[in-house]
Amino acid sequence: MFLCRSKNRSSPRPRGVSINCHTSSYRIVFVYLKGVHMAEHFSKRTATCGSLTKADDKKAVILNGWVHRHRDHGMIHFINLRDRYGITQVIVDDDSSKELQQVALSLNLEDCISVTGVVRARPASMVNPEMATGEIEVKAEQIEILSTCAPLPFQIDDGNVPREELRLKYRYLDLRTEGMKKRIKLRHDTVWAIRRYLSARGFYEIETPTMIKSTPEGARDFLVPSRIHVGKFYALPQSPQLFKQILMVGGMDKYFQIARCYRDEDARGDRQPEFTQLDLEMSFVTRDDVLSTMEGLFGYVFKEVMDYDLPPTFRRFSYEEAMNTYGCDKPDLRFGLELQDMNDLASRSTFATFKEIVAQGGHVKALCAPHSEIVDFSRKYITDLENAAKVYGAHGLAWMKVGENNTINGGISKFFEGLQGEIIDRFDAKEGDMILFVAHKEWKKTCASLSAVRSKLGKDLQLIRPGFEFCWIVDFPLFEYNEERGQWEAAHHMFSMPQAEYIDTMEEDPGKVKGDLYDLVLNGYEVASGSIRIHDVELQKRIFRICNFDDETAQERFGFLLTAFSFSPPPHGGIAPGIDRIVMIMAGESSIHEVIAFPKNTAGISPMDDSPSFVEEKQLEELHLKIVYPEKKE
RNA sequence: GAGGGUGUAGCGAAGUUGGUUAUCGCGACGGCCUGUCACGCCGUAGAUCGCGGGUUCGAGUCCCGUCAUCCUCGCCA
Repeated sequence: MFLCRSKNRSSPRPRGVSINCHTSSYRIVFVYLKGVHMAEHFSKRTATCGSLTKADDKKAVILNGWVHRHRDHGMIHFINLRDRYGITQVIVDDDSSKELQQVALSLNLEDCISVTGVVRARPASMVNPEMATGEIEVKAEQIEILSTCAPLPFQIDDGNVPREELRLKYRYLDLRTEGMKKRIKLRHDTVWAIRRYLSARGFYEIETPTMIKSTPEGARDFLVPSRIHVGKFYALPQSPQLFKQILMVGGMDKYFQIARCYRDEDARGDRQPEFTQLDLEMSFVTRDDVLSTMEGLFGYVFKEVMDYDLPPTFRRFSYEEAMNTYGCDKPDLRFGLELQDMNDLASRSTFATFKEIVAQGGHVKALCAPHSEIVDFSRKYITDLENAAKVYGAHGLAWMKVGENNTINGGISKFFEGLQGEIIDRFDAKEGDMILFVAHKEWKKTCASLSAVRSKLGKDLQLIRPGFEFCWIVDFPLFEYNEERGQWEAAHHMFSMPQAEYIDTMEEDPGKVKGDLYDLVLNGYEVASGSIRIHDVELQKRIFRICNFDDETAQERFGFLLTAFSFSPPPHGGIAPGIDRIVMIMAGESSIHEVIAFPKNTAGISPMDDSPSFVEEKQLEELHLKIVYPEKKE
C-alpha cells in the first residue's frame, strides 16, 4: 500500500515539517526525523505528554494525543493535549500561520491529534505548579487531526462522574479518565510485582485449561456445549484447583498462574461472574510455608507498588477466635469494638428473654460503642443499628447506656440490677458509651448480627484507621452440615487436609473436624483462601464418603485426580488470592468494577458489547441445543 | 428467590404541604477576547420528568404496575 508512494521518499523534508497529500481518501504524511525518511499515516510522536521538562527547552517534538481542553482566547489558543502519560499545554498564537489557527479553531474536545512544534520554557509568571509539565509548553507549528470525536455521551474528566451504566457502555471513554488510568496501572504494577517475586523464588507460571470437566459441587458452573460430542459439555473452571494439584503430582514443585475463574452466581460489588485469582501451589510444604510465602509476597508487592510497609508477619486468629472476637471470619482490624460473651451475666440478670436463650444453649453477646461527638445515640440511631443486625437474623438489638459514676441506664439496664459494675468492667466502659446486645439461639447468627452492628459503628463513628491490615484466619471446620440437603459438605472444598488429630475419628462427628485451611483477610475482605491438600487416595475417598459421594460417583467425577494420586503425589498445599479484590482495596475502592477494564454489571450483563445475547438458530442446531423458555408467572 | 435505594436536557444535580412558562452547574452551538491552565464575557438551542395506568379541577411531586440500574439477604466449595 505504501510502496506505490515510496518514490516520494526522495524528497526529504526539514525536521518537524510535513506535507499532507490528499491523493487518496486518507492522508499520507512524510516525516523527516533523526535522519530517517519514513512514510507514515501521521506524524509519529517523539515524546509523550508527560515527559517534557525544562531540560527540553527549544527541542523540536511531535506529540500525539487527545484534546483534553481547549481555551480559545481569540488570537491565542491553549490546547491541553493528553495521552496516557500526562498532559502538555500546546499553544497556537498570532505568530502561527492562518492555516494552523484555522485548525486550532476547528478542534473539538477529545479529537485525536498530532502536534508538531517546539518546546519552550514558560516564563516564571506562567509556570503552572499544579501540572507535572507546568514548566514548559509546546509552541505548535502544525496540527494534524488524526480522528475526530463524536458528541460525547458524558464529559471525560470532571467531578461529575456519570452513572455506572453509562461508564460501562462507553468504557473506552471512561478509561480515558485519570482515575481509571491510575487504577489500571496499579493493577498492572501489582500483577507484575507478583510475577517478579514468585519467578525469582522458583515458581513456574503455568497455564491450565479453561474448558474442563464440570464438577458438580460448589458454585454453579458456566457450561460450554460441545459441537462434536452431542449432549456433552465443557465447564469453565471455578478455579484451576484440580489441575494445580495434578501439576504437583507432575513434579512442578512450585506453580502459580494469574488465572481467570468463572462462577455462575449472583454478582456483588466485590464479586463478578468472571474474576482473576493468583492461583498458587507448592510441594513439600506445611501450612506455615504457604503463609510465610504470602507474607513475603504481599510485603514485596505493597512496598514496590505503593511504598507501603507491611509487618513481616500477619496476625493469626483461629476461626472460632475471629468469630467470637469480631463476629465474622473476615474481620476489619482497622478498628476495635470487640465482642464480649455475655452468657454469664445474662443468666444472672432478670431479663427473661436472655435467660431463656442462654438456658436453651443460645448465645448473648455484646459490644460497647464509645461515646461519640459524631453520632448521637438516639432512639432512631439505635433502630438503624437494630435493622443492620436483623438482616443477619437477630430478632432485636438490646441496649443500655453508661451514665456517670459507673451506672447504667435506659433500655434493658433495669434487668441488670447489681451487675452494672461487672458489665462496665468487662468493656472498660466510660460515661456516654452505649452497650449493645444480641441474643440468638444460633452462635453463628449471634456473631453475624453483632458483627453487622460493629461494622456500621466503625463506619458511622469514623473509627476506621487508614492503612492496610492483613490477618490470617486458620483452623476452619472442614465440614458443614447442609440442612437443606441433609448431609455433610466440605466447608472449603473436598481436597483439603483434616488436621492430624482428627483424621482417625473424623467420621464420628464431622462437625468437630478442623481442617488445614486458611483465609487471608485484608481490611474486612476475604482476599485469599487456601489449604494443605490431601495426597493420600484412601483419605481422599473417606472425605468423599462423608460428603455423600460413594466410590463410584467419586470415581466418575474425580477419577483422573484419584488416578493421578495413585502415582506418588507429593505432600502439597496452596492458596488463591483474589487479584480484583486486593487491587480494589489498594485503590481504596469499594467495587471491583473500578479495577477491571471491562466488568459486567450486577445482572451479569456487559453493557458495552451487550452480552449475553441470543445466538443464531443455526448455531443452536449445530450444537443440538433447543431453548425451553420458562413459563411466565401470573 | 426476597428487601431497599435511584431514574428530571448530552452529563451531574435542585425541585417545598400537589398549583402559572420545570431550575442550576458542566457540556454543545454562535459571537467577543493575546497568557490561560476548571480561562472569562454575551447569546442560542436542548426535557414526552424511565415507561404504562390511576387519584385529582390540576401530578416531576400521591397511589398501583412495569422496566432499567445500584446496594443488601439468600447464593457464592
